[in-house]
Amino acid sequence: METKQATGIFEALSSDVRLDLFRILVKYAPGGLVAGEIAKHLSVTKTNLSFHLKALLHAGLVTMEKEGRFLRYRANIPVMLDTIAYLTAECCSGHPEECRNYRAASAVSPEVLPKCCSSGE
Amino acid sequence: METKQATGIFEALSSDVRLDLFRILVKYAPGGLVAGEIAKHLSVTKTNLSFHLKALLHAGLVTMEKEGRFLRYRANIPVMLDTIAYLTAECCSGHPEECRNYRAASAVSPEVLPKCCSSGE
DNA sequence: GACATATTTCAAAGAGTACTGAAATATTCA
DNA sequence: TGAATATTTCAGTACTCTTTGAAATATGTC
Repeated sequence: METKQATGIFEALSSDVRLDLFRILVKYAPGGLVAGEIAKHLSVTKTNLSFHLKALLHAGLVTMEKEGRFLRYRANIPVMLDTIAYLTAECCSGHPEECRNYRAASAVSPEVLPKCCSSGE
Repeated sequence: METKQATGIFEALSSDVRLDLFRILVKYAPGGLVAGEIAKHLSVTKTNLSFHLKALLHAGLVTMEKEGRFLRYRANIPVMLDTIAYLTAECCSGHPEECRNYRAASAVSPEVLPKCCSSGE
């Protein structure tokens, strides 16, 4: 992954509307939701929803598919995973034991966390 | 983690300068680097570096510690991990097999990716 | 074909972000 | 104390993002 793509993705996730939006689509992966269904989960105008969906689409974080007169949106999970890998690349380079400690200390279940030390673990 | 904190973090990572900066500090975790050492890795003015470090600090992504006349900066790895967990929460809710497929299809080694389905894996 | 529905595009105002050089602050060393 | 070094703060300009209502586009239904 290139820096340009990664910054575009993080910028897309820097709006509360878009972050909520994306997390809903992550939850409803892989089936996705049509725009109207998404609107029911959020309180934004249709104009604004459309604006933010377009931004996520442009960043590559979601995909769109025509479905009759509806438009179905899906979270692009592979892109999400690649971005996480990019962010955590070479974490604690040369200090794998520190990485283990960090993961163990996290408030979140270690199962959902990346093995951020790419070195032989 | 709350939405407000997460959007602040993603916004901090949405600048190419700050993303490069943070990834360098991730690599040099847990020891960190002083500002001058960081400057050697990047080509930005000292003013601009200071500006972006402050933004990362404000977002909670890095910590700062005085060290004589130097200032040492460190990546806040636990916050990074919590943010990843927040982003991937409830991924493919109810479809764990899809999550496995996504991880397997990623261009990146599965070892560095989160187990994004929190459900019993 | 005419109408209802789903969703997007347009235009405009207000708010926030990025970059730079010069000056300020803080610490060390002689 | 005075000079040198490390880093930040300040002020100004240019640029980008967010939000909204009204109008446009596309599809399905009678």
